[in-house]
Amino acid sequence: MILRMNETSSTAPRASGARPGGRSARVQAAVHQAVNELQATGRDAVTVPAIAARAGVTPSTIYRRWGDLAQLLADVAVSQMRPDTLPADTGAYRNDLLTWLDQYRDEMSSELGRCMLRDVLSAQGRENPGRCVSFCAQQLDTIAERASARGERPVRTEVLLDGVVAPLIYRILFAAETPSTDDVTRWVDAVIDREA
Amino acid sequence: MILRMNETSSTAPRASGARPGGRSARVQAAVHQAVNELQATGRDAVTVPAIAARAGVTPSTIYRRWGDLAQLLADVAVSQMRPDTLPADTGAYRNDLLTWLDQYRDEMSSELGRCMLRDVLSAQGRENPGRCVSFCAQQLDTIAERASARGERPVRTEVLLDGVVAPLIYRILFAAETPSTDDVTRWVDAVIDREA
DNA sequence: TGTCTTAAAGCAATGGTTTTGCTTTAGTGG
DNA sequence: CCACTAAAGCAAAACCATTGCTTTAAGACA
Repeated sequence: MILRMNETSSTAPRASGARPGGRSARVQAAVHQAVNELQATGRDAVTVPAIAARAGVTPSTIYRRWGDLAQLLADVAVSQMRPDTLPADTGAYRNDLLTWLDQYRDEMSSELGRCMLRDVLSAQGRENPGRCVSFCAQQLDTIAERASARGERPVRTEVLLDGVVAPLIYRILFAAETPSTDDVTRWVDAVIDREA
Repeated sequence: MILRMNETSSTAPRASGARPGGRSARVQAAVHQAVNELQATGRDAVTVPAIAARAGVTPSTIYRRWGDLAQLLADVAVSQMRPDTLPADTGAYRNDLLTWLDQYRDEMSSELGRCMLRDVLSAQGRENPGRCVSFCAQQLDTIAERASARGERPVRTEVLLDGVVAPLIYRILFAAETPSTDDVTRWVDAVIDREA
C-alpha cells in the first residue's frame, strides 16, 4: 500500500470552534475562488497581494494561514483534484479502468492539470502529494470493488498505480510529449495480462 | 521514444566569445557552488541575495542570467543530476540494470535527490525535466548496448522508463514511503519477464 | 601588443512582496 | 448576555525583485 489518507481539509484551522460556515470557512472559500479566478488571467497575476485584494482580505491573513504562496497554490490544487463523483460504471472492469484512467490522463495532461501537479509538488511538506495518490487510489478501489461484486478478478490498486498511473504522471511531468489514450490502453492491458 | 536531448549546458551565454574559463564560466561556477553550500545550511537560507553575496556577485547578475530563483535552482539541480561516469559493467545485463537502477533509486530518494527533483519541476519551461529523462535514458542505453554486444537481448529503454523509472520517481515524489531495493528488483524482473 | 567591440557584471534607485507587533472583530461556550 | 479565544485587520519595517545606466573584461583584429 503506497498511501492512504482521509483528512477532510488541509489548512483549515478547526482548532476549537470553526464550524462550516464560520468566518474561517468563508475566508478560505473566498481565497480559493480568488486564486482560481487569477489563475485564469495568467500565471504572473497570481501573487499574494493580488489574491488578497480580490478575496477581500489582507495579505497578512494569507501569509498567516498558508505560510506562503506555494502552499496556498498547493492547497487549492489539491482541493481541485479531489474527485467529486464516483467513476462511471460501464458494466465491465477493463472498460471501467480505461474510461476512468483516460479521463484522468486527459485532466492531468491539460495545461491546468500540469499546473496543479507542479503546484502540489512545489510546496514543502509531503501531505499534499500524498493526498493526490490517495484520491486516485480511492477511485481505483471503487472500480475494483465493483469488479469483485460482479465476480471479476480485479488487479490490485497498487499494481495499477505502479503500472499505469506512474508512467502517466511521470511522462506528463518529465517528457516532452504528453501520453495518449493508446498509451493508457497499452499500460492497462499489460497490467491486466500480467496479473491474470 | 520519450525524449532525447544533447545540449551541453543550460543557461550559459556563449553568444560569440565566452570560452570555458572566461568570466561567464567563472561566475556560473561560483554561483553554482554558492547554491550548493547554502542548500546544505537549510532551505530557507537559499535566497538570491544570499547566493549572490556568497558567490561574490550582485543579485542583478543572477536575475539577468537565470531569470529567477526557481530557474537557478533547476539549473543547479540538473547539472548535479548529469551523470559523470558510465554505469558499472558487471558482466550481465540484469545485474547491470539492478546495480545502476538501485543506485539511481538511492540518489533520488535521498533528501537531496527529492529537492533536486522538486527544483527541476518547479521552474517554468520543460527543458530541464526533459534533460533528467535524457540523462537516465542515456545510461540505460549504454547498459543495453553492452548487453547486445554480449549477445543478450536487452529491454527497450522506453519500456524500462515506463516500467521501472516511472514508478520509482512517482513514489519518491508522491508517496509517503520511498521505494526500496526490493521494489526496484521486482519492477526490473517484471519488465524483463514480460519482454522475454 | 594595442585598440576596438560587445556581452556580461556592477551600481543604485524603485517598486513590490513578505513579515511582524499590536489591535480589533467574530464566533463559541458558559 | 458576557467572557474567552482564534483569526483577521492594520500599518510599519525589512527584504526581495526589477530596471536603466555605467563600467569592466574577454576576445578579435590589425
